[in-house]
Amino acid sequence: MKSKEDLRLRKNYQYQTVFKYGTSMATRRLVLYMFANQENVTRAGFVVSKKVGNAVKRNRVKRLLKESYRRLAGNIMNGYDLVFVARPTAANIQFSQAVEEMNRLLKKAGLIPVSHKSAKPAPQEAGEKE
RNA sequence: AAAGCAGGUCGGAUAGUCGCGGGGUAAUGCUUUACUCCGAGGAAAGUCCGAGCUCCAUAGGGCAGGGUGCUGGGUAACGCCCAGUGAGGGUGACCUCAAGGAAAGUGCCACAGAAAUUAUACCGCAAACCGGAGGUCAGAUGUCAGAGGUCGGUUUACCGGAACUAUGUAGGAAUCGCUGUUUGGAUUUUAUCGAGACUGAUGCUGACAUCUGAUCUCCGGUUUGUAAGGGUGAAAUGGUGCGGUAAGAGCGCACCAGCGGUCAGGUGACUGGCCGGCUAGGUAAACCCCACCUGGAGCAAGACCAAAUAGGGGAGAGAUGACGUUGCCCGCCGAUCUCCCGGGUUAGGUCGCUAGAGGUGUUAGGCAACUAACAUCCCAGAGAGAUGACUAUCGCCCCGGAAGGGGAACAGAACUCGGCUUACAGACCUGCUUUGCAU
Repeated sequence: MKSKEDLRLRKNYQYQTVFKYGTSMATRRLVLYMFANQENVTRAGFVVSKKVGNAVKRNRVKRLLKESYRRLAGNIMNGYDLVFVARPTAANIQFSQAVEEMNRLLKKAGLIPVSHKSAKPAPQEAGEKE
């Protein structure tokens, strides 16, 4: 579907727009850039710089971020372009840590409603605990 | 069994759930859905070589530049691989080598060292001469002391003498002291005397002084010979031994190394034998010489399509236009319009893009690298860039008594191959070596 394609930022100009005009906030391992895209969908992109490590480590961090985003995507409000940037401290992050940290970051940004939070992440948290 | 050498293989497994990229089939219909299949490595890495492929350039040849450098083979090609040769290392299995030419020329050889290439002589060694000092030996003379011989006195003792104690003295000693002539002749004495070839005892010891000579040592100097030896140095003008020499030296000889020639073996690098002359420093990852190879850029190469935009060329049409003309036709110019062509740009798309100098197996050839034939298999193809997450069980390692807990390297395809290099927890297999133990 078109909606699936639109979930990802694909082009360099899209990233440049978010970086240039968007607002940012950060946690210890992640940085989030967000930009209201005037559309009805929310798209995400992921950036892992060379400071994080070699190609293997960067690949792993990016995949973990993508998987985390996939878990959380249903709760996120529409209408934003998001760019998650991994900081060098994220080099050896675990998957459960990635999910938790991204969740905190999105709540901090106000993209996840507080009411929804208790409803949907519940199974994921249960899974993490197990 | 331990230590080691060489080569090779692997790089957790299985199941389930959710998710991602691609191919195929079907449906829907031009974008999705369903099913199914596939989906990182031995180095995918570094991008160091060599190729394919693409575009550009290019008649041929040469120069310059770059690369390679023992031999033979393999290969599409290579700076790679295999088999050898040589040199070096290791007890050994085995390992390492940028391994053409220094007798074409030029350059360099720091420091140290006497000296680093037209070397030459600092020390040393040796010869000759000169000067000085010292030792030893011998001789001569003198003095002194002792000892001894001899002679005399003499009972041994003892006393005394002598140019005594040596270029043969004392002593002994064959033998000789004659012949002729004259004076008349003979004998004896002189003679415990003289000469005497020859022989020959003791012939000594110590001290001192002077002189002479020889020799040795040391010091200094001059001249000459020498390259054996010499704190050095990466490297010292072949090495070792014997002879030789004043001392030495390929000065001579033997062996070794090196050089040249020749013969034999080998495709060849090279090896072995014989002969010869008798010495030639190192450095070519310094220039250089020789032999061979060599156009450039790279998949963001490059090809095609689409849309938009600025605008070039060509063709046609062409006003109530300008010029020629009094005017018209006509000629020429020409705003504008239509079509065509080539080119450029890009948050577009498609191709290039994965069936290949491919993998596996068998057979044949080859010591091997590798090659050939046959059979069989299809094994990633993205584009902010898929190959992931979670759970369970088993296997491995560590901690722990157990329960249990923790850990698992180096590392991610980007046009494709052949190599090289570098990184890598651990596990396994094969062959071999050395040492120890047992039989």
